[in-house]
Amino acid sequence: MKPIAAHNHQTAIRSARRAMADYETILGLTETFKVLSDPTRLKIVFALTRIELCVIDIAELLDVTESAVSHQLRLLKTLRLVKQRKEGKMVYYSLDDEHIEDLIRVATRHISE
Amino acid sequence: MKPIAAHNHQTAIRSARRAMADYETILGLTETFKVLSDPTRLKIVFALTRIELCVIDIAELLDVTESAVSHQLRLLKTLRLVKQRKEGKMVYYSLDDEHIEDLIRVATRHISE
DNA sequence: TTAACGATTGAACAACTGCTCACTCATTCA
DNA sequence: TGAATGAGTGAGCAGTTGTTCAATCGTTAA
Repeated sequence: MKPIAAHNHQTAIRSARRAMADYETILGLTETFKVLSDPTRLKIVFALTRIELCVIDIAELLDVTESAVSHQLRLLKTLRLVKQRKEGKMVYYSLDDEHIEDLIRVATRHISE
Repeated sequence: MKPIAAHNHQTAIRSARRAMADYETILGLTETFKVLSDPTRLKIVFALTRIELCVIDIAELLDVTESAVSHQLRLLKTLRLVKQRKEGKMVYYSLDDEHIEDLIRVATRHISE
């Protein structure tokens, strides 16, 4: 969508205001983007793209402590990006939402233009 | 893509490692997500969706100082999300990349599921 | 029951972020 | 030229974030 020039402040402001989302939507979107804006969390998401993993697997894969992984997984779970499945004392994590992979795809297109 | 269960650590780790992007790509993606993870910046992007605006317009629209807007615009420009067009002493900003609107669309789908 | 192991949690700390404030730069117009 | 206006900048500060560390919880196996 090609932006048009605004030679009148009020016209511009009104037009832009119509395009704005409500504040709650803005906050929801920023939360979604924020959760993907940390290398550790994004790596976790990548790792879970094809296979479900337990905390120790992820920690070994990313070379960070289990504690750090656990903290980040809680965040990812709260934001409903991952879901968990308990099996004995192991907890297996996997992606909860196929939209996330779409997001990564589109963002990849952006950075590789 | 449905994740498969991994009952063997090494198999799981190898499979996940193949899915991982290289670190440079990871960093590029997190930077893109990070720039969209602040309400002020996301509002600016929304405002520029339909019309190009100058700094004062954006500041009035979002009810923040021109300085704050200018700081954020610089970031958005560095990350190539917006571009500028100078006309006299005014500087008009507009979106630089149609992928950004796609990103917002996909993220909106995620939060409204 | 006890020991071991996977996972989780809370506090604390260092690093980062976004805003404000004061100032400067660039351009226009009287 | 000088004043006014739009825009950009750097330092400093308060709030936030991600990690570490130590401790705890839950489950399994000896």
